[in-house]
Amino acid sequence: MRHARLPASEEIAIVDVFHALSDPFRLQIVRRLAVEGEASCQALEGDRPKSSVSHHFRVLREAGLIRTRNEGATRMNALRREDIERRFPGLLSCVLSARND
Amino acid sequence: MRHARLPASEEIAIVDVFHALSDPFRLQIVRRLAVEGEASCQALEGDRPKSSVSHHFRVLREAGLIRTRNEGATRMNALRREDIERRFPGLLSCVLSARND
DNA sequence: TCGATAGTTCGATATTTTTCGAATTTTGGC
DNA sequence: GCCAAAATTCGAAAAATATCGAACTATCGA
Repeated sequence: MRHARLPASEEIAIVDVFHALSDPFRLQIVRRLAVEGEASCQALEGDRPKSSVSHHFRVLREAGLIRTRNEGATRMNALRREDIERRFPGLLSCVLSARND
Repeated sequence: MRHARLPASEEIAIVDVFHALSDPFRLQIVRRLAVEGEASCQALEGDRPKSSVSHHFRVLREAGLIRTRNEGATRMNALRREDIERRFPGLLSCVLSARND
């Protein structure tokens, strides 16, 4: 399985992060990962076709927001909390505490 | 001159804010407004046609990030600092302090 | 090895944004 | 009233994103 590129902490670009977070579905994924720690893709899909879910996870991954590791046949996704915090202090807590959007 | 709608503080949607900030030119406008306080559109345009500049100011305005007031024939734009801070505490300082993107 | 499950990739289409010139609006000054 | 300056609106064309099914890949277990 080819590995998607994932930027190092210092390489994370804020415009990419903002773009990734500007989609409601992706924002929801980020928030659920924040609560659940790790989750598979399918655990977070909502009737969407797999290809669409996969696309959104890829956007999050390439923006530097999540990390994906293989666990058997499934892939577990997690927020890159420390990396994001180091790169953009305060951003994540701000995103997570912003309610009723 | 028709007035562009501008959301009340509580109506500002975080996905709209993120979308507005996901463009390098718009992010630059926000940062310059943070430094300069107020500025006309043309003061911030960089060789771009006026219609393009106007478009980006409109996106920022409709997202709730800036406010525009008439000053004679020119329009002065300013960040809605307090409104943004009330709605999404910490976001603005995070955006403004994020460097070398 | 065969199947089943989980995701990714591909390709085509649809939707959304961006871009830019031209026309228009608004305001102040002459 | 007219002209110039500042910005918005319109319309069309280009570029970027999103969507979805189908084909493909990888891993585990029977």
